[in-house]
Amino acid sequence: MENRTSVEIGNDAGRAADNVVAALEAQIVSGQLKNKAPLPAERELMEQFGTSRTVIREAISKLSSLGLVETRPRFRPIVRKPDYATVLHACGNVVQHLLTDKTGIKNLYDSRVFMERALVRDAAMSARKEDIVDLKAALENNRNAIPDSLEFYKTDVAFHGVLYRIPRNPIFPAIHEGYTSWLAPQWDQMLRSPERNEVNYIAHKAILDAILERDPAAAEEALTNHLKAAWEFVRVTFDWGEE
Amino acid sequence: MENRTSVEIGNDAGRAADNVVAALEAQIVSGQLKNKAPLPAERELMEQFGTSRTVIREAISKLSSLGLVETRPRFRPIVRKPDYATVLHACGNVVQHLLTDKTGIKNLYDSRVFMERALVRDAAMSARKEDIVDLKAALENNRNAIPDSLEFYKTDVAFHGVLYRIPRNPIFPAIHEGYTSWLAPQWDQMLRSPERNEVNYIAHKAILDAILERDPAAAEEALTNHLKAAWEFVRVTFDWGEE
DNA sequence: AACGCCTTTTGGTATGACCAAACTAAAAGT
DNA sequence: ACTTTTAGTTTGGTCATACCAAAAGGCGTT
Repeated sequence: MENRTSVEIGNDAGRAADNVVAALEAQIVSGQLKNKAPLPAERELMEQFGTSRTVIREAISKLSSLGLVETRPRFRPIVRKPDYATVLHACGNVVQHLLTDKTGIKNLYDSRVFMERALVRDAAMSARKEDIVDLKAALENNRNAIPDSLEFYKTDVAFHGVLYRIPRNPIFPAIHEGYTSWLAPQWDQMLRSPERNEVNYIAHKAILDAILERDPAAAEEALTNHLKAAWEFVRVTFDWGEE
Repeated sequence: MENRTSVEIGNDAGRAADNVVAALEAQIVSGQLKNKAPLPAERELMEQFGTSRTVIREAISKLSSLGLVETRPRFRPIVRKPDYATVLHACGNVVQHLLTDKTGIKNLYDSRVFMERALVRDAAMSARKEDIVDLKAALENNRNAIPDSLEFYKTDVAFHGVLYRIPRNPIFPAIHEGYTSWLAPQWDQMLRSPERNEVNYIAHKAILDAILERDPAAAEEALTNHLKAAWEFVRVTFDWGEE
């Protein structure tokens, strides 16, 4: 009952799982396997593809690391059509290994500063009316949350998030999610206080004011000051070495 | 009551394998398993960890998707200490699924334009003498390669690569590698010609001139024109719809 | 030292089995 | 009639074993 003739071109010792991966991949993107639906049972797949469960499991593992299915320990894999957040999430597992020392964190933080400098400049030059509305609303939420550090953290992230949405490129919000999930958790919450919140609120306000003035240079400078100050505060608090 | 909210998507379902992964992970980062060295044989690992080969193989598969080892079909996995290129490499497999339609490609291309606009601006403002030397050399290579489209492609990539190195953040060159490996292969080579090469060389020269003039706005504009024109050429050539 | 030959090692795959958790549906209780 | 219990059935996670072909290593010849 074994159809071993399914040898594709170049029967190179390539993994049989790759064929299964490719097939399921096609079924997922074509919608034949619907999003959010569970994958067929392993024993069914092994019959469907004429291979052993070993291969099926390896294929599912690959699909999982590709972000095409979502696996939980004892549950059926769930089909998931990939999006930009998926990519960043997949990166996260690897990124973690690069943040073990201060250098790694600094590099990532610097890249964020670089990114957001460009973002605020872009915002100052080409933010639409809706964007301005969103920014003002985010800033207002920011101000109201000053007494509550946890809430302020959320509004802080949200304010920056608006900046990432202004270019209307879905990649950018995903990057933002990456930064906040990789960079912040280590210290961002613990060293907040109403006083710090006030400082950050003022910084945000300065950024928004510059955007309203349509002044890219001022916006960039305000953003830079904001993030540099935040880094400096973290650096001193944790007694990291000099720059 | 255990909190099983870890909805890791790049994660595999095997919990026993996770222990092995964690252990090997630690051995890799601690240098106990040296970089570029082969992993112990599977049968040895299964004795070392007291588990079945199933679990060991699953762990290796996961390490592979984490970028901590490099696997070739019939060969011993090679230990690879993670770096920024590793992250991008891990992303690549997922990214591929987002580039199936024009929208996905456009989003990625736009993000590249956004990134490089910021890069040339940064270069114009803070390029060092060495950077200028590198840029001039890259441009010269560019010019010499105009008759040879394949060679020109390499020098083209190299020229942009210099821009990514100027901020001296190792994340940026990795991003550049991502862009070139994900974005270009689909069309970049095939629609080159000495005439196009000439055009691109001139565009590069304009960028460098603006950088030499320490004029961020001019540099940004030159870069934007360069990349927008390249996109437009691709768009028309492939008869993609309007913007 | 380079090449070809032979033995061992090792990764890829197939089977079959077992367990515990998840699922399902019938049975019991309200 | 509806919720809760419960018993039976799937199904994922793991183990053990076996076989094959390709890689690795040893060895003698050139």
